[in-house]
Amino acid sequence: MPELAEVEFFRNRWAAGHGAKVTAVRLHAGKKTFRDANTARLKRRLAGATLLGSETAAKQMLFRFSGDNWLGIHLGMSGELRVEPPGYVAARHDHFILVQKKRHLVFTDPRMFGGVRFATGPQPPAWWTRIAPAIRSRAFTVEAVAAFLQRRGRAPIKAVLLMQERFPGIGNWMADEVLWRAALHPARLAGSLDPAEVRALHRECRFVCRGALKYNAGAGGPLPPELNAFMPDSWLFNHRWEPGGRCPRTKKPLARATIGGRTTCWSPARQKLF
DNA sequence: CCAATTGTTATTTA
DNA sequence: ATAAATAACAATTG
Repeated sequence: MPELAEVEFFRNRWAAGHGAKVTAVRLHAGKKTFRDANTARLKRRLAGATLLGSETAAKQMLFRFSGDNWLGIHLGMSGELRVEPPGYVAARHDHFILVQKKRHLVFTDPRMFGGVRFATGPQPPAWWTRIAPAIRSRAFTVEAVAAFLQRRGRAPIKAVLLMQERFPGIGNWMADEVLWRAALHPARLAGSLDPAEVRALHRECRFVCRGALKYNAGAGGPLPPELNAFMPDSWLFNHRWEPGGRCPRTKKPLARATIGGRTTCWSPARQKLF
């Protein structure tokens, strides 16, 4: 599920445990979830540590603990964070639990494309600090976008928008939303955009990130209802999964096809190839 | 049995 | 050698 806003939504759930000590860590080492973590060390160092705070960047989360301990979580395709009451017993697909006196912090992930990382030290680890500058930051400039599109000039713009090294946090639905707003056909080659189109793309990236966070947008499906209840019908988001869905602006039917290796939804009346 | 799924990475192809 | 396209990962649902 998780793109930018959903990651922030799930991080905020675990914020219930800020300021509280971890009394035990429950996990099954050897699961794919821990392919990038030293679980023995993680358990030893986090048991007894206090969860001090957390933040998100792109699709990743960082949890800071006392004693210079850092926990990273990526939700992959199907990951979620939950808070459960004391005494909770792990269910199927619950891979990682931080036990606190008043609550259990649970990471669940059926497909296990997500994962856990662990690091120690006075500063956040490199896998965190080298995440690309946020789309809403000042470092995300038109010039940087233009240069990146040139470098990836032979790839469809839809595929390029999914590249985290320049568009951190953008996922499948957000990429489609950006292209729809910028009136760009998803199969256009990245290098073919003129300067006005690049400016539109840059502007809509920022707009969609801001809106996604404001509305707490999720990808639909069996998700917490509070996640996507407030998306306005003026967004493509509310129409892209409906059979027979129509473009909110042209009222014409939407199209769907695999572009850049992913299911893509666009409005042919609004987004033209030539 | 078929196809689909919000992400990323390894492998293959051009 | 570089970059783009594809396969793979795992589990579930329709």
